[in-house]
Amino acid sequence: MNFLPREFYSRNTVTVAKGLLGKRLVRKIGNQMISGIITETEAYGHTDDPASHAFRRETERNKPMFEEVGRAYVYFTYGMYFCFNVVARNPKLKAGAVLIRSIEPEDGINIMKKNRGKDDEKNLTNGPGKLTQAFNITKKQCGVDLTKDSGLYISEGLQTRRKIFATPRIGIKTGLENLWNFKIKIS
DNA sequence: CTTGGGATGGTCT
DNA sequence: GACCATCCCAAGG
Repeated sequence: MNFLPREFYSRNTVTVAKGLLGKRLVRKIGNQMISGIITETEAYGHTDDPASHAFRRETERNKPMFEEVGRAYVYFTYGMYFCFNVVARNPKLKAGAVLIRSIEPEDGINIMKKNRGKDDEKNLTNGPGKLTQAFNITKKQCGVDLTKDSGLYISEGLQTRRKIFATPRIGIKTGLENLWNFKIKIS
């Protein structure tokens, strides 16, 4: 298993966003298992980050960003999709989370296709709304503890280190000066 | 390959 | 009533 421990998430959100690249996201439903390697993440802060849900104040939706690190923050967006985040922040701060934007599929590819209702392997998990579909992650998983087997967890992944590419985050209009989108290439 | 518009509904003002 | 941390498909080069 090799779950990433709570302390992993108790660091600067940007550090955790980079650290999650190459780690493994695992989903277990009954006797079915889905997994993949995280290849793209984004960091979202608090009052320092106008692009963050937590920028203005704590609300019903963004509440998980203020709660225990190492848990899931799942929100519904664009009327159709869910986005999966991992709560992470330096203990001195009040809110923060890492959006998982892209994954390289490993196990359960056929289940992912079924969950997505599409066969195209190149488009199973290469976007935040796609990977939640493929992994069957919904609002029900919001608040789930990712440091143990709660049906959804994160474990160690790649052993070799990759070059990290940093760019502005996708789909936002403010905070573009922060290069908080991180990617690795995997082959 | 790139561009543009539609789907769709919760959240916040 | 506007705004989305999106995706898909069709049309145009």
